[in-house]
Amino acid sequence: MLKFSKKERLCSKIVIEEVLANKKTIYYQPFKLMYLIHKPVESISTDFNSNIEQVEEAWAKIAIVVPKRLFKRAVDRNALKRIIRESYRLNKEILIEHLAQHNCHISLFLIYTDKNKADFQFIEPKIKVLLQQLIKRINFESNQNNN
RNA sequence: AACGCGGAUGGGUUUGUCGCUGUUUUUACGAACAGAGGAAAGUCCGGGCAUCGCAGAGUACCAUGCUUCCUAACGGGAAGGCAUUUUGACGGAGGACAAAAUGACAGAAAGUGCCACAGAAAACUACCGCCACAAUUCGUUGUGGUAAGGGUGAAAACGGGAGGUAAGAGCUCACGGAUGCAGUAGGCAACUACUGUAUCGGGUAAACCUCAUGGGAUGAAAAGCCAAAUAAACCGAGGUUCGAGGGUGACUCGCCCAAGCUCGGAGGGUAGGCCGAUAGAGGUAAAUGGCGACAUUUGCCCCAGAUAAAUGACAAACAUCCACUUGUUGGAUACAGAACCCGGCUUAUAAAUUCGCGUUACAA
Repeated sequence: MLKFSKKERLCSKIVIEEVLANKKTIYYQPFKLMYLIHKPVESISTDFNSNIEQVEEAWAKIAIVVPKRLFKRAVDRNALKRIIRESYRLNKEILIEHLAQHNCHISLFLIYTDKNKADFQFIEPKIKVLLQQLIKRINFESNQNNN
């Protein structure tokens, strides 16, 4: 599944504020990744409507940000966002499989922090590494919760 | 021909794999079709649309400023007038003609202010000079007159000539120039030409100001609809007292109004969703009218609609240009991304094409 539909985007202002307030962050080269792991769904709630919503919910939701402060022109920002989104789309499968194993949802807030422009050949390997680091963190935190 | 400067046109094409947004279709998987710009930008003007207010008057504030026309409207555009500059051709020169570019292009004769440096003085001006008178130690000194001459400056009291005078001065005269007013002729008008008459007042209004004309505020995060949560905050009618306070988004005058109470109504509204919101002052072709901006008629076309915000990524081929080590070579392909919608303005823009100007070289 290499799709990337709207369900996988982080749109809600409230959730974004929660992610920013959570302050769990991974720094890696040109990126700053903030994330919030939602607790795994254990019991099926009695409310039928909310249950359906949770089933349809995507495992990972992401918001990609390129600050206006670093890139003044809208064309540059759009181009970078597209490249980053494409890299994420092609490599997110590992992450989603992992999340499905652990039965938890995650919200991601990815910020590009470099002043220089970059192309696909530069971005893609960085995203791969970043996702591997994220998976390690998820393992660590879920173990802590179990203990 | 090359280079430079300034304008106009222009804004690469195709295939494959994996995706994104919308519409249509399908039970579903999926499929088909469409998917950034000339500036989408700056947010500088003008509208549409919507809400609030609507009781007005005056002042203030802001904008505009040759004329006529175009337009939904404009501070935009078209045509014209005038001024300045440049170029060309005519001429001994004055001059006047043509073309192009530029112009916040109403008023400086209502008032106030300002005019660097230099200069005596930047607007009730006398430094040198010239002239008269007085004094004199005969070197000059003082008082007054004088804008013809010198010097300064971007600019020095209309120009140079004659008369005149103590010396001079539009003081007078002829010629010429400028400005106001009146008339005649042409033009819709700005204005132009001529005649008469009065005057000779330096510049600056992108200094205050004066005059004329126009201007309600807000802005899609507006407004409307549905509606978990939450709260009793809401609306309509009646009605008493007070005139404190509030509203009429600057001020003054003027005008209007509350709460408690009674009766009636069942809504209000956050997250979220829908709508606004994409068929329009729309494109395009032809004909007709007009110098033109543009208008009218007819035919054809439907051409993004996202919302933490789609329109992409990768691979390859071609096209155009540049470089050299000339080949299965290496580079380059601008400015820039819709956010309610239109009309403008301004700014950015590679290659290529094209127009104008300048420089250089060659030929005749």
